[in-house]
Amino acid sequence: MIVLDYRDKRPLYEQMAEKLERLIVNGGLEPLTRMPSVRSLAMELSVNPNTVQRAYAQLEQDGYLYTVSGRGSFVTVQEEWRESRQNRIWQEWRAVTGQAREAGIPGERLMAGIREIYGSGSGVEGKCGGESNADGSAAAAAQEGVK
Amino acid sequence: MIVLDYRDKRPLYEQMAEKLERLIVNGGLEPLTRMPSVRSLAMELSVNPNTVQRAYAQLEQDGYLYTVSGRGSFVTVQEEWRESRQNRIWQEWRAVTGQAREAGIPGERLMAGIREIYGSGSGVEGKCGGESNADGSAAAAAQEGVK
DNA sequence: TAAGTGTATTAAGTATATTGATACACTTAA
DNA sequence: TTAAGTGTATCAATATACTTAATACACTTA
Repeated sequence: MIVLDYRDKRPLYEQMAEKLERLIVNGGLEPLTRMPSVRSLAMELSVNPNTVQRAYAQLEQDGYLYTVSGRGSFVTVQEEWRESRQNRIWQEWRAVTGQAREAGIPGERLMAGIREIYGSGSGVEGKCGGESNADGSAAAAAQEGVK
Repeated sequence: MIVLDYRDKRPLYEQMAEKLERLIVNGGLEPLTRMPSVRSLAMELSVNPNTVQRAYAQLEQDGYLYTVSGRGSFVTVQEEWRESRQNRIWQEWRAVTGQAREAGIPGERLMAGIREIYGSGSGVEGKCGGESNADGSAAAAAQEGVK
């Protein structure tokens, strides 16, 4: 299902959570399917069940999974985790925008920033789904002074 | 000059940096004045000079101080640290906005968010200086769903 | 009941961060 | 030149937090 990289500096559970999240977001795991049990996946990857458990807990926290005690963990339907994900980002965006205001960055500057970022390339128009990439790698594209 | 709080969980250097930053931003320390030497401030607060040094390094990194080896550390003029601060926040804002796009949050939603955040209360209009408060406490005001 | 599931608690081990001790390098004034 | 001030670099000790594992518990279903 996934494979761990022991050269990676990050903790195992974080690595697992990220790879599984990517699987789900990219459609590699159908909604409503049952995830492997914590024990079986732990066995397969030669780690402690708690480590898998922690990765699952993280995914559940982020809305990608839901759990029924004694039955298993299941993949959430897209509408759920999509909204959950949007909410997380929305909260942070509001916080940072508040800081921008306090720092004296003009609102017009931010407006222009939005037009620029949303204008370029494969924007998600309307309410159609489809992620360009799973992680937030577009963040690396931010390299311009506020002037 | 400042007083440390030993109940605070954060490390001493971080606490010092924050308090000094607040002093500078609020005008408690005139631009171009010399900061206390690392040794004297360390003596005054009963900490190791390295701890003060680290706080100063942080403030220098953020543009609030500049240092001349052998002479001392000095408070930067407002235009400098103001721009530096805006740049830091601007970079992060762009990153988060990029994530918002990838998550499928419509640009119009962000536009509305800006109008809302900038519209309320004591916004910094034009290019006149003046910070409403030193830390990013307005971030706590963000408590609304994206829906 | 038995074998599967997730969960909670606790402890061991490890990594990281923080602070302190000390020595070095630069600037200025006596 | 020297002495006393300044910031800086390096290294070690310690404390803290994190990660992982061991183990026992609780729930569901065949």
